[in-house]
Amino acid sequence: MEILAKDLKQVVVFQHATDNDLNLILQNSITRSIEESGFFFHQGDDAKFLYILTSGQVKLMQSNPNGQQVNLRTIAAWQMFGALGIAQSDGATYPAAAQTLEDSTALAIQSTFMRSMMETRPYLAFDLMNLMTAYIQEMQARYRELATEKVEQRVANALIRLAGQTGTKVGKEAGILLSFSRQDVAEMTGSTLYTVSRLLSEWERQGFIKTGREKITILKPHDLVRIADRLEK
Amino acid sequence: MEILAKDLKQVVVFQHATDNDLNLILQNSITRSIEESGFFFHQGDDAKFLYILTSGQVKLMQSNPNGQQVNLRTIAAWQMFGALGIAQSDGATYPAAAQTLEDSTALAIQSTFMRSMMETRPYLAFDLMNLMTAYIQEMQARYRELATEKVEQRVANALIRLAGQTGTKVGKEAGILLSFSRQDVAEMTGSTLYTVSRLLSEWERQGFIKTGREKITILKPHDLVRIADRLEK
DNA sequence: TCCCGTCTTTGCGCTGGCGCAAATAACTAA
DNA sequence: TTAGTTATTTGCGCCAGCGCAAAGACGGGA
Repeated sequence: MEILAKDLKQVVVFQHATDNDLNLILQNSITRSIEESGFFFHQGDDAKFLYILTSGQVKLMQSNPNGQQVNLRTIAAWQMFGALGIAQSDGATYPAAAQTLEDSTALAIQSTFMRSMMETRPYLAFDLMNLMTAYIQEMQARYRELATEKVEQRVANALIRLAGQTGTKVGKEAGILLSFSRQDVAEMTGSTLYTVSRLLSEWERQGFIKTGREKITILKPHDLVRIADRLEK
Repeated sequence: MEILAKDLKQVVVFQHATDNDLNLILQNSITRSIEESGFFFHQGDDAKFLYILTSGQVKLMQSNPNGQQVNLRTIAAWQMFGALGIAQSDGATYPAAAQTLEDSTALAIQSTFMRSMMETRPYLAFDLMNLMTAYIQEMQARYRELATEKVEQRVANALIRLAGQTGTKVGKEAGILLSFSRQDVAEMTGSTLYTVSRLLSEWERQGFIKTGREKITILKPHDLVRIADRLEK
């Protein structure tokens, strides 16, 4: 599928870019398709490219030396990822890995090219800074959540966040469908497969979600919000 | 105390700025002194200024609705803080509060002025992006730490990090002195006052730190690293 | 010097959440 | 349809870390 300048307009970082800019970017980029469970890049690779996801879904994750991993973020179509290497002129490496959750395609843009574009186009630099700022704020909020809240609240929050970012409406049942395994949710919330399973089962018993294999359907978002916001005890 | 352009040279974000730039910045800023335990700004305030700490020590912290708080970062002299509002042209608010740990003075620079400087000086924008990138990476690493590591390892890591950022060498004892209460350390590691106290007492018994009221002296950094890196069990 | 507020230590009991193990359940390919 | 693979559920035991309470230790101010 050919990607056009007008498609790139929906990328937040490119919202102020001119058509000319976007065409230049397209000329200096290639598309890469990765099948489900493959990697666009691994943690520690040289950050030679930044990516715009054009289809599919990707998770950014970080592993510790033991191999335990945490999910930092999931990327939906037309979001940028792998951009942290731009500011450095040399030798930056990706601080996280990007693994596909389904067959995915992305536009790969040379980091050095993007950097040179931003040198003469301040609005591009500001838009990228805005993205970084938003990301910092999200990480701070999640850090606080992990430090101060119980697993139950963290899982409820994660589902709410996912519903906003990647959920799809299910027509007849008026629910929001999420495609994540118990393990995925555990990695997002700093918990375990078992605890997440027990929580989801309990919530299904209470009737405000429906669960399936690698599927969670939110039936009553309001009840989740109530759990997420519940004060201690 | 008069602040000169050459003083600002040690600010990482200003490392490529010209003397002329630095003087312009000085002309568009004021100094603010805040006594111990006071605030440069609170979470949610309009982000009208960004700050360069010139003396003292400041912590950035975030509170949840219950009032529990987490320490995101401590700021030492000549570090920039409160800069997240720059990229947005309007209505940004500080996502965290900045409270002094001792009597402190900072240079307050108008966010809008700094933004206009960066529009014509790409190197400034890149240096700020570098700072944001470093901060994102630190937050990601700490998030992973919180999600996957035990309290013991997180506290050891926090002490190591603090030693690098704010520690002062103690001559005769060849130790690194940190000035933080048990509560401070607990808020940095997502733990509690009690657990931190028990850990520090144990480590003192083993002889690789020395503790006092709001003081921790690291005698054998290597032993802390060993604890921080220890694999499970 | 003494007082008072703040910080720290430590005993004690409790429990949220972990993680093994084993049984299902749900998909996939042939 | 069947076999093989992967995801999920749930019983069970366990323990790291929480948090109260009470007793010290420290340090600044008058």
